[in-house]
Formats: sequence, structure tokens, C-alpha cells
Amino acid sequence: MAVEQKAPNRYHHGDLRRALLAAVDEIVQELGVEGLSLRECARRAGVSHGAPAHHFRDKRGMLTEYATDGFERMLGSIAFELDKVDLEDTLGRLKAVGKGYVNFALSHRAQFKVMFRSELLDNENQRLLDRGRQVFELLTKSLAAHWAKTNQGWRKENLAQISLAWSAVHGFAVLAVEADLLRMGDEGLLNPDPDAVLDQLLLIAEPGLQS
Amino acid sequence: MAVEQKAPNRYHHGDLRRALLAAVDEIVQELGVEGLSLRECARRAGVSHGAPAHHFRDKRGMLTEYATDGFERMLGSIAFELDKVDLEDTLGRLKAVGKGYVNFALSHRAQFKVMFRSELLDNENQRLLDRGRQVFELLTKSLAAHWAKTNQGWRKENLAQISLAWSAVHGFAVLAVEADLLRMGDEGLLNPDPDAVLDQLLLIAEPGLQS
DNA sequence: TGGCGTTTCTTTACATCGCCAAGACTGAAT
DNA sequence: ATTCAGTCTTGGCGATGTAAAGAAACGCCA
Repeated sequence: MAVEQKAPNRYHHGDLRRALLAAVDEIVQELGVEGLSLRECARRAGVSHGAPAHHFRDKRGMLTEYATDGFERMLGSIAFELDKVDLEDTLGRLKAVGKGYVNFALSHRAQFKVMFRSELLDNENQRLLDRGRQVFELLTKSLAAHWAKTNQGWRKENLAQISLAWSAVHGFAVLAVEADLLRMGDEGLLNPDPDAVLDQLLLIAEPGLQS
Repeated sequence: MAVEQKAPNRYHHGDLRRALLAAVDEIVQELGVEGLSLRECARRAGVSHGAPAHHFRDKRGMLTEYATDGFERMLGSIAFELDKVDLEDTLGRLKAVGKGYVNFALSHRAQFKVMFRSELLDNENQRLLDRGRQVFELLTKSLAAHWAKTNQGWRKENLAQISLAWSAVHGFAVLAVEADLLRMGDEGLLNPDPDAVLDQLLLIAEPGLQS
């Protein structure tokens, strides 16, 4: 995602909205969200510091769009993994959701972090809420399919199973992205190949999911 | 934790360091870390905006102390739960660590969030690193004790088990604290009593921990 | 084609922030 | 009593987010 500069003569940029979001991504990768400023985004896009206000209400609005875009990519990443698994293989599909989730987190670390920084976002934004809900539903529906296949329907432990699945996947993604935390214990908590670890992780959770 | 104002006449505050940390806690609860400023802390403590610099190098230094204090409280919370469980009950002790962890997160939400915002902290700070490591070790040692008791010693799945335990506990705490996320799915993901859910959650993970 | 309203962008201004340097005050050790 | 290190104040600098007002370009309708 390269930031498209405004042609120096032109008064209108042409595609400033996209250029600003590209700049957000660039800066957030380089410096983290804390290092992000509206003015720097404007500078990289080659426009004045007042320009962004006409495309996003304010900084929060801009980050909200950036986060929403992230959820959409994440949905794509999960769908990509799901496509590779047979519909009958309900446990495989459960793993696929986890893989898509973690893969996205690891390949878009900066954006992933922003997506869950709700203090920075407009949590009333409908598109943002929808996309988040969609991710959540992919997880719960995969679980429901697994339940339907293996045996029983809804039991009261199911709620806790959702918590476990969601917690494990999200917690693992967070810890994997916050690499600093994983340096705890000198041997290193994390296997160099997160994909393999996630495989094992879901394998371990599996007996619990059968009960 | 109340912010102790400087007596209006006195030039020296007397206990400014503590007063500033109290102000940090107060502000972070009210407005989140993003709403925190050195100058506002100084204002609440009744001193000038330059004063804090003599107790903390800078804003990052102040937050680092605040986070370190959080890890110490968390250690206390875990120790409190561990004290209630018999040494022989290795699985019970594992649950106790999780409970202490999550209980702290839920009763000090604002501080908990700051503790894991490594971009804002001085990650070279020795006391901060030590306290973090200590929490992690409580978890791994409880797991090791459980392994020693149940049967085998170290197997290569153990690494993934640590990941699962750490991910589930931390992920659950994060999701519980970020209440916004849990409003996904209108029925609400989270049981009103997180303590009970955590109990179930660890119960579900238990079969995996036996293997 | 000409004109006009709307959108996009610029400019200026203001309050606030973190940090720095220079100075004032205090208290305790010499 | 003097000195000196530690504590706090003051003022200033560059940077930020947001708002208001004006300039420039686009699109549309006559």
C-alpha cells in the first residue's frame, strides 16, 4: 500500500481518501498508533493539514475506517482458510477459523492492534460493528456446526466453550503479535512457527470441545 | 487511591511521587490512557506542570511505574487465590492462577490495560520485566507441578499447553476487560459472573491438560 | 458554452501537550 | 551559619487536533 502523493500542481488530489488510509497503514507500521498524527498523514499524501477533515470527521473517524478495513481483510483471511476445508470436517473448519484469525493478525500486526483498541475508535459506527460481528459469527457458527455433527445440540457448557475458543484464539493472536511478552522466560514461549503451535493448541482444546 | 493535594502554602509537596501515581490511576479510570497528560496529573496533585519531571524521567517513565505497580498487585491477587488451595491439588492451583489473573484484570481494568501496552512503557526497565516474568512463572510452575503430579514429565506438547493456558487466561481477561467486544452477538458472550465462566473454561481445558 | 453551487483543499488561529533550561525555594548536612 | 543537593516554578519551543473562513476546481444545468 503506497501513499499516492498529490501531483504538485493539482489543487485536487484525486484519491485523497485512499491515500490517507495508506498513509495511516504506513505510519502505524513504522511508529505504532501512538506515533500517528493527522498532520503527518496529510504531509505524506502531499496535502495540507486541514484536508483530512473533509474525508473523516476527525482522527477517531479515520482510525475507525482503518480498523473497519482490517476486519474486512480478516474476514477474507478466514474465508480463505475455510475454503480449503471440506464442509463435513467440522473440527477442521473450526481450526480454519482460528488459522485465518491468527494468520491475519500476524501478517497485519499493526492493523490488528488498532482493530481492538476500542478507546480509539467510534464504537457507534455501524460498519465497524457489523464487520466485528461477522468475524464473531464465523467462530460461533463453526462451533455450532461441530456440535450438530458430533452429537448433542445446545448445552449450557456451550457458552463456556465459545468463551474458551474465542479466548484462546484471540489471546494467542494478541500474545503472538505483542512479541515483547513472549520473550518472557528465556527459552521463548513461542514456537518459531505459529501455525504449528496453533495446530497443537487447537488439538489440545479438542477433548474439551467433545465433552 | 485519592490524590493528595499539596498544602497550598508549602513549597514542597511532601509525597508528590505517590500523589502523581494516584492521579494517574484516577485519570486513566476516567478517561483511559489516551486522556492522560503529565500536566493534568500535576494539576490534580496541585503542583506545576514541570514538577513531575523530578520524580519520573518523562511520561513513559511515569506509566512504567504505574504498570509495575499493577504487576505487583496482580502477583498479590494470584497469591491470594493460591493460598486458598491445597498444595496437592495441582489442578486447583492452576485454576487459582487463572482466577487471580482474571480477578485482578476485572477489578483494575484501567491499570490492566496499561500493563500490556508495551509501546507506552520502558521495556528495558528491570523492575517491570521482573514482575512480568514472575507472573508468567507462577503459571508455568503451576503447570509443571500438575505434570509432575499427574504422570509424565516434559513432553513436546507441553509447550503448546503453556500457550493454551496463557492464551486462554490472558485472552479471556482481555475480552472481559474490553467489554465493548463482548456485546457482539446480542445475547452477550459473557456470563454475568466471569468467575463461574472461568471455572467452566478451565474445566473444559482440563481434558487437554491431562493428555 | 457559460454560470453557479458544491465539494475539495488551504490558511490562519487557538488551546493543549511533552519536554527543556533557568531560576527560586527548602531542608538537611557540614 | 553556610553550603549544596533536591524539589518545585516559570517561561518557552515545536508539535498536535480541531474549528472557521476563504480560495480553487469540479459537475451540473441552463
